[in-house]
Amino acid sequence: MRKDIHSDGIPVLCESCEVRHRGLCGVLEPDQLVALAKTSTKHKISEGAELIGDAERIENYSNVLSGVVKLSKVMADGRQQIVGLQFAPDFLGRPFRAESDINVEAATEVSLCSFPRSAVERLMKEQPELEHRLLQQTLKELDEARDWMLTLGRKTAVEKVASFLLMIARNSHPNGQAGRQSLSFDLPLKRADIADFLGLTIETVSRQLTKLRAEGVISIENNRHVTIGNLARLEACAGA
Amino acid sequence: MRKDIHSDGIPVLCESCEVRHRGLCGVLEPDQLVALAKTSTKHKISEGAELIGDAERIENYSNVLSGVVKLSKVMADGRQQIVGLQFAPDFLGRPFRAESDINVEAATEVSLCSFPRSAVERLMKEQPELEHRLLQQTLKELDEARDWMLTLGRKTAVEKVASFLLMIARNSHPNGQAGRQSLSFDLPLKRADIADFLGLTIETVSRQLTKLRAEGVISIENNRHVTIGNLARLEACAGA
DNA sequence: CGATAGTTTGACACAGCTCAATAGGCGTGG
DNA sequence: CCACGCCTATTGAGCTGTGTCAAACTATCG
Repeated sequence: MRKDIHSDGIPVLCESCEVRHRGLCGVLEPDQLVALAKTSTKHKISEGAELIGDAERIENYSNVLSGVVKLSKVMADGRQQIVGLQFAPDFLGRPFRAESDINVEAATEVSLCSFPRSAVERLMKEQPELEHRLLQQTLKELDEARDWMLTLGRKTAVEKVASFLLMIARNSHPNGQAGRQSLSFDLPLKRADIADFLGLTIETVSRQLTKLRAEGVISIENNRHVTIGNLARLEACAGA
Repeated sequence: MRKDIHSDGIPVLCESCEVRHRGLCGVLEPDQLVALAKTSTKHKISEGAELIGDAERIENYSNVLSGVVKLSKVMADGRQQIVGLQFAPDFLGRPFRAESDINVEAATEVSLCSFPRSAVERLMKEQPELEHRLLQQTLKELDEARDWMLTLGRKTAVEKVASFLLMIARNSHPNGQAGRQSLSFDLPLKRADIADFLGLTIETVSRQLTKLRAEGVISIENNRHVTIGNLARLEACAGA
């Protein structure tokens, strides 16, 4: 029924796309994909670059192809809280609202595929399945946000750090936790970002990491590369 | 174009419904409304009653007609965090998922209009506008959750309490803040719930309330009835 | 009027913050 | 290749805001 999607009519731009099947585009018919591809562009964004500032107009929607994007809120006096992390193949952009009330920034080098607002909104009308997929992603983000509220409001510093490591680990190894062995991955965030994500200070994050390391639950090389020796123990530390 | 909605074909049950125009039902055609009303029931739930437990099956979707519903998460050792409050005319229930991972409980006496899952999901297929409305509500909840993440992660105890009061005030007086005068309303939550919402203890909530009272920013009668003397000052306390 | 649940207040402890100093990683330029 | 500077991370010492525990107070209701 859908095997035609693999044959003719797929735009060149999309043919090699890493996220085409998992992302929003996956629900589009070949001709719709062609229409969208005409107006879409891929680009690389370097670490630290701001994609959308607070209260700026959103002109584009994007798919994250690789890298990590952080969504954050800032108070007048500079206190900052990261309220979401987007990985491939997440969708970026707040539908049905001209202004964003959050800051969007590349946490690592990021590559994106962007479309103008109007093109996406037009497609949404003619293809309800697109809106359905969008609803699914939004519900997923809502679930994540609520999980994180529990972490922010009720967990201790160690539990927060352990929860963060687990979240990153799960994202780095999407294939179920079949691998009982030691997991390892690179942290996509620097300490300051981790602190802003967990509602802690840099120093506290650092102390909890060394504590976990001292207890042999994890090991760290080069400040960024983490190996989880015993997954179950880390989960226990996270208060799961 | 839509004035027929006020005339014939509206089910008796819905005719007097307080939230029909604002809630999800607002997008339904008369005949769809009739179909839905056949399977829907209104009920009152008393304060403290649990609507859906963690990991229970969701058999029904509901509209909140009045009262306040709290959504919460609980850790194994009993620590609890409220992750959302639902007021009329919010929709209750997690679409596209058989299990809920949060607890749903009446914070006050609540009246609901409930429909079986299947009826709503059937309607969703034939009326894309319904799914659109659902997406809007989900996006709103996501925005609220993220606002709250900033509060949980980065605000001090006074700021948290002040932010909470403002949120309740805005919900009690949906008509814009035209009223510069002193606002007053009843707190729908007891101190323990406020604490669970703010990631604080009961004692700290109480202390911050008396502090705000001592500073003349608010006044409280009967533990539940709050009057905001100076809205701008309360907003300043909230770190807005 | 007593019983119960909810709230406030107080005294003290401790987790996490602040400030400050040290150490490591890495690119640039001599 | 080393020296230097910059950025990031770690470690330490002391402080403070919030939690803990306990007691007193208040509202509500039978």
